[in-house]
Amino acid sequence: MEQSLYIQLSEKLIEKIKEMEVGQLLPSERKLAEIYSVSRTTVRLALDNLEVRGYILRQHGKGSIVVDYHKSLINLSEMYSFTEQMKALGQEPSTKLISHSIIDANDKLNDIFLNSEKKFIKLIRLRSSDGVPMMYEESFIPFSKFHDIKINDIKERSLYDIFKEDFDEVVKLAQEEFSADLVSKEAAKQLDISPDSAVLQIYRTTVNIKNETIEYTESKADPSKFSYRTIHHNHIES
Amino acid sequence: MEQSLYIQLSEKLIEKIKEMEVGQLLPSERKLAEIYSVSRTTVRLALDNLEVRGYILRQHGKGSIVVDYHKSLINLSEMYSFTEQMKALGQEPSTKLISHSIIDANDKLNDIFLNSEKKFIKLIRLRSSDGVPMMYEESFIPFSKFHDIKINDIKERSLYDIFKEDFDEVVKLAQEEFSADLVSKEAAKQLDISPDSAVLQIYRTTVNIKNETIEYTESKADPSKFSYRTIHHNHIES
DNA sequence: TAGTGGTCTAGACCACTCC
DNA sequence: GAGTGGTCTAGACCACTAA
Repeated sequence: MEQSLYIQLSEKLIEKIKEMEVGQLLPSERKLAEIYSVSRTTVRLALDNLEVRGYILRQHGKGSIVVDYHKSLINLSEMYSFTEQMKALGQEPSTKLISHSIIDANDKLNDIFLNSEKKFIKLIRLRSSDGVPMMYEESFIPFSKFHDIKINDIKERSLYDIFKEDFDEVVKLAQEEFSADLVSKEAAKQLDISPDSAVLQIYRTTVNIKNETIEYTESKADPSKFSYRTIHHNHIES
Repeated sequence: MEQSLYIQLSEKLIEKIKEMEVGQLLPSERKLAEIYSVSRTTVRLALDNLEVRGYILRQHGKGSIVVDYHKSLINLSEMYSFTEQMKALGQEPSTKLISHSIIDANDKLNDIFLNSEKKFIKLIRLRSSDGVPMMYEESFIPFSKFHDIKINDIKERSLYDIFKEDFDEVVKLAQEEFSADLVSKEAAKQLDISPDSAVLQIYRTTVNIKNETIEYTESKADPSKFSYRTIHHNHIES
């Protein structure tokens, strides 16, 4: 399957950006169009992509500036995969599967999955980075779609890799909600923190390209080891 | 100052969307181009805008589907203004200015503002919605830029409105970091919560169109009253 | 197969930055 | 004034959805 030109171009440009200093300018859009033999529209699509992913900032009349947001701890729009996040930070992610079970739908899950599923696979996992426990996660995925999932794989591969490679389920978007809470007893034990600590509470719903919900996860993160960074662009009339 | 066509179009479409049911389809891109007498490119720019703002989802071969993410409690990329957020939710935001002072730069602020400022205005505010305290905020803005700010205005108007209207400083992007912590004594008192509660900790850095940092704010939010929702689109090769 | 969104082209003019 | 990104046009073909 051939990638679109602008995605190919954005990947090429990322390689180039990685060799550049923060603050440097990319060649102008017209130059890039010439260099890569594509139209300026295609160049702009590629640069749009790099901008939302936090690699560059564009400034009217000036150029496209390399920034280092993309190196930031937990990057923006790009990521909702713990595994990918940690790899990007040069750390070694690992996952311990604490338990897995098949459960019936309840009101909460019916709400999230729009009553479309009767049974779910429930996974409780501990996510660590370089051996340090960072997040305690409870995930729910529809049994009907994923009953063939290999439980042993969950320890080795990212859930999104498994979705994509084994089930051809491509993630289109994820919605996340952030809150805070005191840690639960079980999570405190697993995260190895004091039972009266605060944790960052994350609720994530993942949607495939057909707009079906394919995953719901509740995470508790140790705030001293994990925080979440995001960039908001101003899309409104200004 | 005339707005671009695609922004005007996106505003018109938002009005239309608000009268539509969730799940309905907008007219096709080609139809919209015809109806509003613009090119399809312009229509697509407008729809891109609506998509990142969470008003629609587009599906290849199908159409642009109205969704209700934009109604969600605290919306995605669009918002980093408490005032605007609350108004969008139909609630009445209010701000109590607890203290204001002028302080010297310190290591932390130098880091954030890249050593560009010597003095800062420090504002401590309590943000409420319909009279209920929700967030305790400490903000730092460069004295050199904003020394003429009218302190009384801060109670009445959003900081971003003041930036824009009185200082012609338009926000281009904001970077936010989320964490969790136990509440501080002072914040517990102001938020009227138990002193051993957990709070959602938010660190926000705001950048203008010249890529200068114009604000740094640390917020503590009562997680039972305030949570933060965001959407990640998948921009990666898929 | 008809209609939709996704990608791409070639070209134009505007608004901004910097010299 | 020269060069940059921002907006906009008219048109083409591809890939996907649904009947």
